[in-house]
Amino acid sequence: MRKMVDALRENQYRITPQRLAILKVLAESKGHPSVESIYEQVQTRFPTTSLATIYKNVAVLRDLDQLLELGFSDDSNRYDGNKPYDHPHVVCTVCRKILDPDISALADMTQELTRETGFTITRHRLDFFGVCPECQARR
Amino acid sequence: MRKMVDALRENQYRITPQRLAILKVLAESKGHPSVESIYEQVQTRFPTTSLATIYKNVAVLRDLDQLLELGFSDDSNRYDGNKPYDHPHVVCTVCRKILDPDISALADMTQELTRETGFTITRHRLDFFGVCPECQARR
DNA sequence: TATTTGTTGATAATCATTTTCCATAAAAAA
DNA sequence: TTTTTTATGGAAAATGATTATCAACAAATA
Ligand SMILES: [Mn+2]
Ligand SMILES: [Mn+2]
Ligand SMILES: [Zn+2]
Ligand SMILES: [Zn+2]
Repeated sequence: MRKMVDALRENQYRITPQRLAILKVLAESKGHPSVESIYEQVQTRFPTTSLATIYKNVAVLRDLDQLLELGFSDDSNRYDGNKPYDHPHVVCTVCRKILDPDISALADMTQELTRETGFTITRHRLDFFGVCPECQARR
Repeated sequence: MRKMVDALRENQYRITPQRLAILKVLAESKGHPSVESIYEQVQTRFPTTSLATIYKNVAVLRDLDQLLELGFSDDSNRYDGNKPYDHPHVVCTVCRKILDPDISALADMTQELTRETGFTITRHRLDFFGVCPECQARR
């Protein structure tokens, strides 16, 4: 949150109430919100907020490396403002919530890949799909 | 290849020259072709082939679990006819070629996830991005 | 061979998300 | 405060890969 504000300041972006509200949603959110979800939450405090404003600000933060963007081919983008760097995710296929699991032995994997394929690996996208405990209980 | 033909037969799909040509491209391709790429290759033997035909057949094979579909939010789908089940991929960000690396310790990861998050994991999508040896050499 | 029914090819339609536009509002600098 | 510059809001437009449509065609079956 503080980091994000600093990044905006350092790059001559103005600090507006809408921006702060968006940052707050991103910082406090645990389920990797979509633009639409951020929009709805910001609207409770700023009813005239525009969707376009959310899109524009999310793009700014993404370009400043303050936000990890998770694109899906069959769904809208999701955002992580707490860990703005590549990391694995667990996606519930029922409620669409997304969590950050702790996974050991990840750096190993990249090394193994480099050794085996000769690729220089710079990024990754690791998604596991399944059903979360809450959705399992609802059966 | 044989497997794919059998699957089509078993499900009362007709064996047409176009289908065989598409299967051949899929079976022989190593870089995970897009629909467009399959289209271009099939066209060298059947110049009147339609893009729609490729789309339709790829959908059929995907529904018969003969084809793994890799959707990208910022690019067209890619297909793997050799390993029609979830597995990791290495993507070259320069030439867009996609390879199948051999990775040990993968089942472990899913187990660790299940234990840690309580999710029942059914699918995964593991993409590593970097530059392939060929593209590195071209610098 | 005749009949049936699935397939092809060409094109138009779709689809929802994301971008763009621009007049108005509001930060920041002077 | 005044000026300058950037951001917002509301709406419209773009995006472009994928899907739907349908007449013409060709496998399969007997
Ligand atoms: Mn995350
Ligand atoms: Mn593969
Ligand atoms: Zn759930
Ligand atoms: Zn390459």
